[in-house]
Amino acid sequence: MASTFEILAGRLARAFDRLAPGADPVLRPSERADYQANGALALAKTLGRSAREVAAEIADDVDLDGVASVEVAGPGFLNLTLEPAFLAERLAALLVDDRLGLELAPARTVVIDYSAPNVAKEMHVGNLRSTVIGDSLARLERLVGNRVVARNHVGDWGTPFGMLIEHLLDLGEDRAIAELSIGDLNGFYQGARAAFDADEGFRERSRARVVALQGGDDETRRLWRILVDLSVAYFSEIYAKLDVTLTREDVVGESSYNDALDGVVRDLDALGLLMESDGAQCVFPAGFTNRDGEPLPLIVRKRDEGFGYAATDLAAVRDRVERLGADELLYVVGAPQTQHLAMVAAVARRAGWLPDSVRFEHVAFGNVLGPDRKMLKTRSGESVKLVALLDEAIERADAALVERAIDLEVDARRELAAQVARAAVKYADLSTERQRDYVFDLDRMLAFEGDTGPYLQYAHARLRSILRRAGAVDLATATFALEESAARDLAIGLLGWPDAVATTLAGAAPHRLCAYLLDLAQRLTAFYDACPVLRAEGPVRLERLALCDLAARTLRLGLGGLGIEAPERM
RNA sequence: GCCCUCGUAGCUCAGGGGAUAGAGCAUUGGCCUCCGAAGCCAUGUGCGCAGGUUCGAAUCCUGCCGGGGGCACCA
Repeated sequence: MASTFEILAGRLARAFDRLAPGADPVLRPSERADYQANGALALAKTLGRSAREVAAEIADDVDLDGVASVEVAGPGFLNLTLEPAFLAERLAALLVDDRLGLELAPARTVVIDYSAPNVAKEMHVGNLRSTVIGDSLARLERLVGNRVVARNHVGDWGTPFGMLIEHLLDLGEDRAIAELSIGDLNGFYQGARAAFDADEGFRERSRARVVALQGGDDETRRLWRILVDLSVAYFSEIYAKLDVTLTREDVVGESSYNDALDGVVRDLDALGLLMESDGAQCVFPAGFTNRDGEPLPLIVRKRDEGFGYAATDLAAVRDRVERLGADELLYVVGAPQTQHLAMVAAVARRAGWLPDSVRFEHVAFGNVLGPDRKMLKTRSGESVKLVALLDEAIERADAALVERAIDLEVDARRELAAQVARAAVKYADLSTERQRDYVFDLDRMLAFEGDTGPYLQYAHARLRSILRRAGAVDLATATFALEESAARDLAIGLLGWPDAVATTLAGAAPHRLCAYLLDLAQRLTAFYDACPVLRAEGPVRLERLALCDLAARTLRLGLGGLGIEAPERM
């Protein structure tokens, strides 16, 4: 089913085409009507005619019978108002559509690189955004029918592992395992770091251990595997706590590409792209310069013959395109990596590993700030543990539920508190334009009013409550007269769902979906403020119940796309 | 020094070249014998500055100012 927007755009495009082939109708949602088309103004200029005249001609010519009425307004806008019969028909179709008008796209393979915590390091707020944004995009891509391959590119390789393995040995395997198993990754890492900083002998052993690790020494690899496995198990606990869809199968860490790194260097060399510079093997993609204005290298092999992370990233691109058959590569990675990823993409394109037909997008995001507007840290200056943050959110949500005297058993209340806390934290992260920094403020995000996750959950739960009270009703027989403006406004909002998803995915911008859902919730509360549902009778009652049902399902599906649960009651 | 990014109401933020720039919070004032008031309605001297492109600029371009980030072997 084409969306309402698409239907209008299609009809208008044909009329514009007849006047000037290829002219854009510039269709937009409107404050003054349901939609407005602004294309006549631009067209008038190129045709050398008055805009109102052009608009009038299009209004006259366009075939919108049974869809919308059109009128010329202002200097040459076309205001479109959907016909009641059309609205009624669309809503009736949505009633029997689980996807609420969302079309299944021809399936594309979308590889989404997100979360990517470091082995033997605590997950902190810095990992939060990548995880939450990436998971939302993954859910939305699945929702529109794409094949999603999630890649959790964990940091499981590199020089720190010499130090970490030596520390594991110093502690004794059993004790190290015990420490890591209870999730004290920070303690373990800091212990290793302290030994490394204080003890020259330890440093020597660490360096030797890195060599052994890279050389494939069996015992060293076994010890390394312990660190990786325990960390991944811990990450899984956090993902469960966050209700994130990442699984162990999605963990494809840096080390996974080790065997492909030689090939990356060899093939770049064979393509004539590789240059030696200061002893390092580099590619110099066009358009990148350093602070002296000289060409900037992407270092694939370091002077010490170790591989740089550029080599790993290039190997990953090849794997994702060639083996996984990716049509899109999304990297949900912080903004500081912008230049690096741009260089990786440029080199991959040059090398022919990344065809123009494959979309490569850096889904960059800003920092999480503390109340002082600086990077969020604990009082002692350390990064904040994600788990501590979540636990506090859960406690506060639970306290709020207790205060509201929710009639629930303790276990059910605790589970609800967790759902509300997740909604609060995720929504706060997703609802601002992702490139911006945002201030982490539990009080604001947990407020059950205004622009928050819990408020949207509440809007849904309230609808469910009404529908429960209504009992068994055959909604499919509902008809939509939409006599009250509040009901009509809600209907228009419901029809915007497919477009909200489309614009969200086009920009990898979950905040657009957040804005849509908040707008819908506001239409909703205005609606049942003006239109009593259960006290109405006959067809009007049925119509209103059907609108409630559609709104509830849209909220549930939309929140689901954000990775937020929609409890039945709260 | 170069590059990227952000700068919108008291605060937190939307704004896909179009009409009178919008929400939420906060403020003030109205609404509950009525489906969940976690709500509704009302309430405002705001686009960092200066140019430019355009019929039309918060949006595109240039230059400044301010915050953040990046600019060769840590990943």
